[in-house]
Amino acid sequence: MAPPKVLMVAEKPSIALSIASVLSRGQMSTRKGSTDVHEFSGIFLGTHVPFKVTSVIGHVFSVDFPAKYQDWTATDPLDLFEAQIRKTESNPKAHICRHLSQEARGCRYLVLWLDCDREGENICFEVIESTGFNANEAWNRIYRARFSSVTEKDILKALDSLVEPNRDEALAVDARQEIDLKVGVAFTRFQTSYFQGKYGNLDSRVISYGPCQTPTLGFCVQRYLQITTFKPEKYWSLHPYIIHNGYDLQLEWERGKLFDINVAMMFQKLVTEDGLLEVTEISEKQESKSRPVGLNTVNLLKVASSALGFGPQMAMQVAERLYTQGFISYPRTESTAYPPSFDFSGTLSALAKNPTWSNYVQGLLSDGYHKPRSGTDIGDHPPITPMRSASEDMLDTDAWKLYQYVCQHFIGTVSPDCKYVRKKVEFSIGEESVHCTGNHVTVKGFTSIMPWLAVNEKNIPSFTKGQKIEVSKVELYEGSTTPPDYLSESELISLMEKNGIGTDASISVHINNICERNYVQVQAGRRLLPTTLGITLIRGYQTIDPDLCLPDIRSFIEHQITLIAKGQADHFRVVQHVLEQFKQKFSYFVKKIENMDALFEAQFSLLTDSGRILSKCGKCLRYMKYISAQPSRLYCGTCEEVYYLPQKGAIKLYKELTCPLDNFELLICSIPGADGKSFPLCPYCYSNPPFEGIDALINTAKTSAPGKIGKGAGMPCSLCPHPTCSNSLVSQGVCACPECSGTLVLDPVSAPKWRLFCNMCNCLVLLPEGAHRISTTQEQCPECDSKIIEVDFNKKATPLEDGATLHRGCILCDELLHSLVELKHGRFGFRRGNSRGRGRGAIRGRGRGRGRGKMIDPKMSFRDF
DNA sequence: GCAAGGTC
Repeated sequence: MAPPKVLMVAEKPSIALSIASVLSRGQMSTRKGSTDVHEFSGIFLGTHVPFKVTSVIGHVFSVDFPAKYQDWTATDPLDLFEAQIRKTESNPKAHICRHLSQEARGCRYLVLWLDCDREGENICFEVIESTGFNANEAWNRIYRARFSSVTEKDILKALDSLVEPNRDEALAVDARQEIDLKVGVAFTRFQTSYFQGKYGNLDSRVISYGPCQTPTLGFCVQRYLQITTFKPEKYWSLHPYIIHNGYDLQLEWERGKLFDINVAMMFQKLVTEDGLLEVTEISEKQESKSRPVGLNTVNLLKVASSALGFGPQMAMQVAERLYTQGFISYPRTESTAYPPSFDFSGTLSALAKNPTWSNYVQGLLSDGYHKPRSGTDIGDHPPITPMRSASEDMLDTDAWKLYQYVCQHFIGTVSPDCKYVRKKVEFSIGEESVHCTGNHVTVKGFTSIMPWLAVNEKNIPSFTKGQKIEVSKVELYEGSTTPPDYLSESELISLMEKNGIGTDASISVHINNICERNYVQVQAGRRLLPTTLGITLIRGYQTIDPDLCLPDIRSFIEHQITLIAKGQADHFRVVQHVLEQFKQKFSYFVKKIENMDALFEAQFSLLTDSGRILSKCGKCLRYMKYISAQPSRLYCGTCEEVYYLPQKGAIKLYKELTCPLDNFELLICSIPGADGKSFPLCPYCYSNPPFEGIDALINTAKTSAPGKIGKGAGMPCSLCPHPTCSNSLVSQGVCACPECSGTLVLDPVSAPKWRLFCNMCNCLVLLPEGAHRISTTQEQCPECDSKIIEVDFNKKATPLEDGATLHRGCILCDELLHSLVELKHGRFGFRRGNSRGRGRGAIRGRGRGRGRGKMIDPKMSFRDF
């Protein structure tokens, strides 16, 4: 009998590679798949077996609502709390599920090497489901490897002590997913529909709510409110000065600040009248500034924001790239403690080659590097460290800056602490105490490599106890308390970490979210200034239910699901209980929304008052208003209906033409620039595609501006299969796109730089320039079935003989026209004689279909199938 | 068009 096969699955390709390399001692063969599969043979449970190691790419599935809940207008958000939810593949294109099921075929055992945290435990069960291992009957064939680091020792140890996956931890994650989805989506849909349907200048496509993003915004607004409500207070302080041994020194008053000028003046009088300082105490103290612990994600993000000026999103992108290129270790970690097996001298030796810090590192290597401080080990990944040496010219500017920091930080962790002597001299004068301090650095230690953390050297003259010195001046300093500055990104990251908002991997996403939704703006120095919208939202929650924007909302959820993870509470009952509470909060919020609305009313203008008159509604035949603020849309005041438009490009009335289907006046959307194009659209059809089956087509089309709003993307006339309308695909389409399954359509207002654009992709075809008019005809080319076009050349520049201007032909088969067209965004030439060039090649023309009186798929009308 | 969590 053939030996049983073993399939092993890791959370990401890099871990699969590490595990396979260790277990096979480098003797493996690797083949491509959705993710790489490493194969080798080895010993499993005492038997010689073939191994396969592969990986997923994070979560295989994510949760969503079934299709019937997807239509915003047809669903009451309250019903979402009771809705069934379904799991769908997170990344359908990667086909991870299929990959796992294929690789599992014929395998006797499944070993789960997912990251050892709650999410990893949850992914274990996603993997089990995908592989088709029956969790009930095959339980003795499924094993969980628990490893504390990706090192040979830990991997071998894990394989030797396999356990069962922990269903409770996985269920806790299921619970979080369901709660986050239902709460987030219910509130988001409700408040978006309510406010977006009422105000015209909200400047955000969606007014989102989430248990992480909203408290994140809350922190920014809280600081903003602290600043705006700040009442400055005057204070006074004594600044005595002395001139001693050539130093002009300002001494510190023990009382610091006083808020009563009369009291301060009384002390000034006492001190001035005395006039003589007596040295009462001289002390020296050894001080130490600790070297850093290992670098984790949160600290990397904070430094990136405050010192390098990189936002968290960008910092993570750069770090990710450095990681995939092998320059640094995995950048998403909470741990600051190095694993016991960490190869410090190896890492240092590699860094010693780099001239940027080679002298310092060589010094460390020859004098003996220091053992790093212990830090904390969360058991996820080791701290972020350099993995191989890079020089400045190997990386782009940003990557180099970040890499340099990672290296400096690493070197800092194995450097000596900084040591300095703090000298304090105390004086008395008029029964008041004053002092001065100086610092003298004795060991620079890690501050040599991280100079921005250096202790400032401050010299003071020498004194002797009992010495008397004349005061040279006693200044009564008048100051004023000042408000704090706007919240810096780095402070926000600290607050999020402290309050358990987000994770190392998601903190940057939440911050990015509140920026993109236009709730905050990043100011100079990476400080976060809330926008009117952000402030109004948070103030609204504060008036209705402050819990909604407090960080406790996240800790509450975390606490509840931890009960599941520990097996102390039943998954179903916890979810029911938590959802019931949120449902009540939601109902109360809906009931009291007018309190929030009162704040919106004061800040934003009503839809009825905003926008400008643009085009006629096909239903009531009155003019509608165009609201150009995001999301751009038309508003019919009579029908009280909103029609969303493409979100890019300029919108204008199109020749007062109307749509034959619904009488709405047509608009034209123009994307500017050399690669730009213009296309007509009917505002009604755009959101309500009139022909069945067109939705799928729209979703595959990269229409120049898919207004991803309303029901899916929009349908411009260039996708409309109307058989006779002069703006439809049928009338304006010329030939098949050479690059995709779309159709090249005439841009009707592109004169004098006439062009065709593909209605599905970005392909552009430039037509003869300078023509008076170019239009499509109803004829088709007998050779290739493309639409015959008519060109009216400019008299002065006509290429035709005898100064003729009018010419009809096929852009593929007509010698003259073909020589004048140019494919702009193409990988393939538009050449004749090329096998793709004509007839039945890739650029096939229009075939059967038009005018047959039946509704046809517009793709069919231009292609022979 | 919605959340938050993995990861690319």
